[in-house]
Amino acid sequence: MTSSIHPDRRKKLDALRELGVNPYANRYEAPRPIADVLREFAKKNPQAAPAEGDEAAAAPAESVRVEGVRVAGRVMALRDHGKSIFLELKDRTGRMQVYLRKNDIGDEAFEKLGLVDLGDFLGADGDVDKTRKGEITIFATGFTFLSKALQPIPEKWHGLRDVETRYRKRYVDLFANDEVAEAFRVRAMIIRRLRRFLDDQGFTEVETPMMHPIAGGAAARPFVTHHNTLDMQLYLRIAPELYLKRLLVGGMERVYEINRNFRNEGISTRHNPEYTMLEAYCAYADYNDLMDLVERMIVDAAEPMFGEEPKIPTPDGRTLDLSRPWRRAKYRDLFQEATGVDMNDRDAVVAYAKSIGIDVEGDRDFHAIANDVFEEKVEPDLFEPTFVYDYPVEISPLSKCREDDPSTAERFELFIRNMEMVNAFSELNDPIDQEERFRRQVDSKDEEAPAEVDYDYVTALEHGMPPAAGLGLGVDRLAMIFTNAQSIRDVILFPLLRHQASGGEPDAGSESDANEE
RNA sequence: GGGGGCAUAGCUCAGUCGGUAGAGCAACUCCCUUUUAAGGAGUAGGUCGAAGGUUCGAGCCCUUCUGCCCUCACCA
Repeated sequence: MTSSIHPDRRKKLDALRELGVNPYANRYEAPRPIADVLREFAKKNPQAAPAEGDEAAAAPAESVRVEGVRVAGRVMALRDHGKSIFLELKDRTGRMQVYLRKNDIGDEAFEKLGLVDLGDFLGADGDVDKTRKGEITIFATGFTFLSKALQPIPEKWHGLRDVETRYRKRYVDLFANDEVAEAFRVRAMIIRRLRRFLDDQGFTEVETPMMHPIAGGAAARPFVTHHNTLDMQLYLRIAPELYLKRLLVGGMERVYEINRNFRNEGISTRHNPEYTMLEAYCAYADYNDLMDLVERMIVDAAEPMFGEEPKIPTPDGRTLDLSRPWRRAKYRDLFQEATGVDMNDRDAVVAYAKSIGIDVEGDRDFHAIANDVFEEKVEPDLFEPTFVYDYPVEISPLSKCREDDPSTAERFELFIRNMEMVNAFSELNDPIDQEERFRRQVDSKDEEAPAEVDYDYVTALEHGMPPAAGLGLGVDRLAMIFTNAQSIRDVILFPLLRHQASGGEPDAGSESDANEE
């Protein structure tokens, strides 16, 4: 499927040039947002507004015109009536009908109008009024070619459905399917609200390195890259954690960062190799404080769309209730509740795990087995927002233990719609303990463990880090919740797909096998 | 990586029992000065994802490959 320019469109392009029209205008003075224009007209004609579909009541003769309006946008529909044409313009704020009559715009302009295709960008000037059928319309006195489209637009009724094409040609998806653009506006709104909330709490937004000499702060396989001048191997970060905590040492007591993490792992409806994480750290707070903060922050983000007691539809037709307060349950209690087994009764847990088909053979770590059971039996029920807290320390290598119980980490995870949304804990600030844990990680030779100990980070802790709690929130997943998305790809503009050699560009013909492993 | 599914015109989709390719929209020509999934008359458009195989004959059956979707595994 090579991209070929439609010959008819190409001909029209040349025809425009011959008529002295620049098909790709350099500048277009101050078009108004369509939504503004529609709003102004509605304001001036309040009684006409509810007359939907009622031709008699519309009383078009009575309406008050909005005069001298200019709009611009992409032509999404075109109805040719011989000596007059209706077309629909779409801009970022909405769609609006434009009516162009030969009598109004003149013979010469009307001839040029015949060279308009669906998908072109056009500007139009005129007065706004209602048509006989009651549609608010610009009765154009003139129009301007702004940009010629050489590719056809998708089918007007069904839009662009093919999932692969939607992701590969997101630019088409965005203008063809209104709800797509809307989802990304929602995403932007969420991020704006998160920022505002944290700013109001006295947090400072920072930017820390995306390229790390040591891939630390989480357990994940990193992407590897190389800096030529320094001749240095670097990793795209898997988490900003260790840098943000360095800032706590430096006295920045409340910091956050919203930015990309990169993890060289599987792709799924909930995973993209690069994804957006909010990490926030707060000195003199513990994990309980962060539960409060997270709850308020997410409900605050939901407020503009869903109000203060948010009820959000989900893809499977249920309703998610985000009204505060959210359920808080101990890991151990949820385990017991779902399985009838005490998590600390090792034999019983292993027997139970075996009974539900979990691998318990060989030298598998007990806590890994127990966590498999948890994921299998508890997580599928974590639909309503739930803070799961007090995790076993063995599966929480970065958190501080409870003072009264060294086997339990001061850590929680927030689940919403069965997705892990937040991971948070009271941060370890004991440099000696930290160094030991790093050593053990490195010695484990685990593929997801860093290759070397981050001594600079240990040294930072030796300078003294205040007690603090930190959280990581998956921003894409939160956007999924708010936009009722089934896949993370629906909230990421350009999700990672396999590269396709074909397409518009002639390939350089590189059968490249020259990549090093 | 394992399992399941999908791939037909620019777009959205049909395609019967294996008998040689269809519709709507878009496009093109013409008519139409208040339509709105405008309408009317006509025209053109296909290496059925790719490569092999079975068969007298393959969009359809088989094999391999490519891409995407779902799912499992790991992660947030």
